Amino acid sequence: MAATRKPGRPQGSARARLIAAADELFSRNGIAGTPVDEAVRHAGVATMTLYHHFEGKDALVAAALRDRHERWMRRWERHIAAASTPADRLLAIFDALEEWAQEEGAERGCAFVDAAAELSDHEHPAWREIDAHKQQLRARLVELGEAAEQDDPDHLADQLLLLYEGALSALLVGHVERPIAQSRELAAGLLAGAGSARSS
Amino acid sequence: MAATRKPGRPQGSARARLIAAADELFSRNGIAGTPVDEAVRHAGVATMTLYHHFEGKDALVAAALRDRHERWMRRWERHIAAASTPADRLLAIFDALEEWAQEEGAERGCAFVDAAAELSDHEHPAWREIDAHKQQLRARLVELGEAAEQDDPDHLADQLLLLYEGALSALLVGHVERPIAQSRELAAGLLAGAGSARSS
DNA sequence: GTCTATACCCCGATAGAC
DNA sequence: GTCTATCGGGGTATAGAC
Repeated sequence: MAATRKPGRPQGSARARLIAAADELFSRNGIAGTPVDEAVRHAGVATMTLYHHFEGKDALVAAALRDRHERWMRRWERHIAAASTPADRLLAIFDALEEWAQEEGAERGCAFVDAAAELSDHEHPAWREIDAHKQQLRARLVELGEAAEQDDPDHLADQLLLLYEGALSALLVGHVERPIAQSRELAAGLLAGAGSARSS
Repeated sequence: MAATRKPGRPQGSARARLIAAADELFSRNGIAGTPVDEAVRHAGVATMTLYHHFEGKDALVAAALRDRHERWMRRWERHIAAASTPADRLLAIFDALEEWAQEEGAERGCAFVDAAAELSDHEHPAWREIDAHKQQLRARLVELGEAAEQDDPDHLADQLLLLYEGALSALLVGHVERPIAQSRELAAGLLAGAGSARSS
């Protein structure tokens, strides 16, 4: 009886292809700039399949961001694991960024910032993913700061995030050369003079 | 014969009102998220007036960004002039940013980055303004660095830009508290240990 | 130069058969 | 679950009168 199933097509494959297509097109051409039909065609499914798996375009946008978040965290963790010192583990976020830029190209900056820029309505389901993403970046940086026995891990996480976001914005607008390397350099400087940058 | 002119309405007033309305609405609700009709209504003119003064929506977007650029530069120059030391003049960009955030609210981050995020097509006339804006920011920072007799004004300008962009991105996504103050603090640290951050 | 009305196109979402 | 055809809404731009 089970012989009639098509084993070469795992269940959820249409959904996964939709997410992959959406993630690529939304991040390359923008959300408003990408009609759902294009994502549907790119995924090789029918329009109705989209509405079977998602409530609508908004939900697809959110799902694509969530998927991107998970891929990014895996990549980052890989670089954290590959680093040999606590300080290098804190800087691993820039190594992950550099690798990502090499592989996928970074001229569109951060997909989460792009989505935030485009979706002024915070009720949009994508904002849940944007907030979650940035929150988790910060939380992981705080953990790494604590493991590295930094004076003020929260403050350090903020500083690293500012440099991280700065590099991504610079990639988008393209007015700074090698922004990732420069941000990493600045971050390394912070760790070298750890705790001394407090103003008062 | 000139008595029939309406002196209370300077020529270009309709155009100026359109630009002001467009600038506010585009930066608040996004470009794709703002129908031209809304800008037209907000400006209190007729739809056709828009197409008399601009080629279309794209040109209006570019004009609004250019206007915003000019207002920003005036604000920044005011803060540069008010600073008393060369180092403070380099940091004045953060003071201008702080003042701007207080006055206008900064939850939408940088209008130029938002536009860049939304307009993936670099042929869009707005990209001319985006490039010009970021280029002029950098050029002015280099000038200030030279006046402050910094070792490597170009490198310093890049670093300040990264911190500036980082603060603006953080304002948009809201995961860092007081991002402007924190970026300023980091920048001040750079100036204190001037030239020493070079890696090799 | 400015107004009203409208043409035209594109997009998100659905109906209904298979 | 998937397909084709289509509906309804909204957005840019224009026609033509004043």
